[in-house]
Amino acid sequence: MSLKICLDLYNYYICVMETSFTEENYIKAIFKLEELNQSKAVSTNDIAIKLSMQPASVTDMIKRLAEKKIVSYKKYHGVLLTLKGKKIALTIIRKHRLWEVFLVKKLNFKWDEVHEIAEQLEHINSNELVEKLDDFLGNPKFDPHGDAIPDKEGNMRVVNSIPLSAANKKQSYVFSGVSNHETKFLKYLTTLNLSLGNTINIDSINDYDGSLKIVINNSKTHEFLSEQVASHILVHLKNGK
Amino acid sequence: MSLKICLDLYNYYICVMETSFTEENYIKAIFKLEELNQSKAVSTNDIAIKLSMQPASVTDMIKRLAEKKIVSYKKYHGVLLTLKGKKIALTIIRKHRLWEVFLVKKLNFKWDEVHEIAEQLEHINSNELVEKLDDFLGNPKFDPHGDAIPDKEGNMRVVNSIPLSAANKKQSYVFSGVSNHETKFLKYLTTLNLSLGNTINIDSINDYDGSLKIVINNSKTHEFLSEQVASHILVHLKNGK
DNA sequence: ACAAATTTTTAGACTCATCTAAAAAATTAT
DNA sequence: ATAATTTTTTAGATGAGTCTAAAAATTTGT
Repeated sequence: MSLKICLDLYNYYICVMETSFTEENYIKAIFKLEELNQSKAVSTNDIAIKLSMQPASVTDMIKRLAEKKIVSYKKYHGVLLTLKGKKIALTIIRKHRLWEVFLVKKLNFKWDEVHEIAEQLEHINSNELVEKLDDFLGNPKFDPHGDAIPDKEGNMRVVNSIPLSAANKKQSYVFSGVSNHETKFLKYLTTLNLSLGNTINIDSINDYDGSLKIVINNSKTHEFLSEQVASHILVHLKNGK
Repeated sequence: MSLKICLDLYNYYICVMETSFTEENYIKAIFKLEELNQSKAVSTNDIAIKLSMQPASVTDMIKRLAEKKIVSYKKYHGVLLTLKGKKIALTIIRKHRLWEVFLVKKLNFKWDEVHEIAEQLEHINSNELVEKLDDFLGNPKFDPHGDAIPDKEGNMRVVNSIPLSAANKKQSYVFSGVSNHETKFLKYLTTLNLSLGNTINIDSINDYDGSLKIVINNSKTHEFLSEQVASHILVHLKNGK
């Protein structure tokens, strides 16, 4: 539904460029896969898996997106978003994360309940709406899961976080994000009484299985975390982000 | 996108009934045309005009909606929403109007700027979202144009308003709604400094063209309204709704 | 380096929502 | 009451987005 108007001054020709709900989902998927891939071309198969679709369908859509100059595509060699494609992706991510803030901060949703609703809201097309929502929320820089919110220009804060599983005993850390957004995982963290911004100290590391004993907010109680869980908890050093 | 789960207890059979964005627009259109028609069957043509579509396309969609028991349809004799159809219509209208309140009250949009955005937001599918939004807004009973907001069950306040063009000189009125939602019209009322809830007294009525001279909020100044404008301004008696 | 396995694309088909043109039914006007 | 007009439906076509099955290209393993 997103509408872009591009003026071709040479032809005095106005091309109204729209991206559908469906296209936007492909763009987002490609953006995320590029991130994982360190900007190497993304395969049709990976997109298909991410979107629970058949590879053949992906090939079709990729052709349409290439036509619209949203991705660059060489047969059998995967796709990369163009600059235009990246900008579209970032506006969708901006909207998604702003809506998540709205749902949690204003409507009192839990951090594990907002993803599906934000998946719908991210496709609402109105620049004024996004900017007014941003102001209403106080121009937040991070969403309820600690993910950075791109600004109007698509700039995002880079946070130097590491997984808690790679942290060491001597330091104090701040819980700043998660690398797993599944409801089950988020709910589990909630039962541990662990929320974004909490201080985490590692009491001990089990050499055998990598599990951790941690102290949250310097309390007197300990929590035990499996390595698997710790690997999805992102932290940064307490002093100096 | 709206999802309804209906349990057929006889068959132990779960049918998941979804209404698409497109279907929802038809349902809304039919609902509004039924209102205008005093619940007489709505013609395919009228729907086509309302939705800027060809009558043939409407016939097709009507058949699909009849299949889903959302409308009752007899060839060549128009359609009526079933109870199920009416319920869907009312939830869409509820969402539309709640979002309009949000946009005006929380995001500071003008009353003439919200319609298009609400047309998109009304299709977001999440009951929890609607109920939390409703609470966040303080369970408003009217939207920014004075239209009643249906409650969860689809009940709406009935307001006994009359067009200002049918009012008389002896009474004090309260401006309670509009019967024209066009941006141009709403902006015009704004330039007159006329907002919902204002007191209106009729100073004089021009017998020839039906135009009015009115006083807003007992101020010392007068405003002139054509009959055409007055006919779209809805009012009720000041004492007793 | 080449055969086997895997990935990607092509080809052809399907559904949804739309269209145009023509046929059928209902309404209206004489 | 029937002819003319209007409305509605049918029939056939189109485009977006998906599918399956088969063909083509690439990658992997020896």
